Amino acid sequence: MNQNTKDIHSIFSQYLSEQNLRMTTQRELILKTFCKQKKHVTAEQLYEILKKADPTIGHATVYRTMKLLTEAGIARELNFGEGSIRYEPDTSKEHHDHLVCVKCGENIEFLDEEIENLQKRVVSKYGYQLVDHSLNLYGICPKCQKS
Amino acid sequence: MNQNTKDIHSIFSQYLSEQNLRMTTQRELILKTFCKQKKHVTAEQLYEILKKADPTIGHATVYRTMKLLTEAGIARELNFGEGSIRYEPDTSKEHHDHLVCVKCGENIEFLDEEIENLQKRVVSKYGYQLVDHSLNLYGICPKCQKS
DNA sequence: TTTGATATTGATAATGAGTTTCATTCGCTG
DNA sequence: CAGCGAATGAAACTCATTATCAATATCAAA
Repeated sequence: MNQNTKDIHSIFSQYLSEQNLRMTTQRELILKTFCKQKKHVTAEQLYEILKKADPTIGHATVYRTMKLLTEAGIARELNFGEGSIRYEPDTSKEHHDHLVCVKCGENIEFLDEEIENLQKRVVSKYGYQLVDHSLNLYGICPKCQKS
Repeated sequence: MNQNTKDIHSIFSQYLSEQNLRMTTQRELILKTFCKQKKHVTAEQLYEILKKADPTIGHATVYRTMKLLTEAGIARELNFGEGSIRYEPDTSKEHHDHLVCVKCGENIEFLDEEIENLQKRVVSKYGYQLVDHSLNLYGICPKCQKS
């Protein structure tokens, strides 16, 4: 458990106590395991991984906890139109968008300030108050183009 | 049935015969009813509307037909992360993105050439070949801001 | 440290969107 | 109008996610 994980742990603890919720061994394990993942995982995938560490862990607990992590600002929900939600760590202060390969699923995160600003311009043009946005670009990665 | 609808009907007919599929009364009814809708509908919503005109129509037929209309380039799938797919007519030659009110669901279509171009720049920067993209902005509309 | 109020858990049932299966019916071509 | 394959509707089935609920775990207070 590195420094980063420790910080996140205390962020989660604090969030929970603010909401009069409790830190449990399951929530600790889920948080730790989620943070270790290199790729964006679905709740189901995470459940499969977690079962190896704790075969008694429940399906519903994973889903519930991912929801909590999202509320606590630790995880972020991604919807690539696959039918299930993926989660990424929300540790990066910087927001970013995604460029996804439709063949292999490879996934690049990018940030384009100009696009961000233009989005704000569109929103304010219509008198809206921006809450969130999602920009996903779907393409074929260089590797897949060859094959 | 206006001129526009008539055109679309023949586009669909042609698509079907190209695929060795058949035009049926159900498909005609679904197409006609879909084109009449002012808002983006889900397959389920369209099914409810269709039942009034033809109470015998089947659930699966609506889903199947919307898939066909999408393949034929007549409908376009929209995913606002609600858990179900909405469909919009793909008659507008111009592509556009969506600005959705998270309170009331009001939905504005917009097109920003600059954003489109910047997207292409991002994609080519990573050597990808652009297939599709989705940009949804979520906000609170002026009306909902007041209440 | 024990207690007690209540949050949490895991098993399981339920939901909701969408798909598959299959026997029956329909549309078209000969 | 016969026949073959496509299309339909009913119902069963996925798959992701959520709700229910009895049993259990947490934590603050005594």
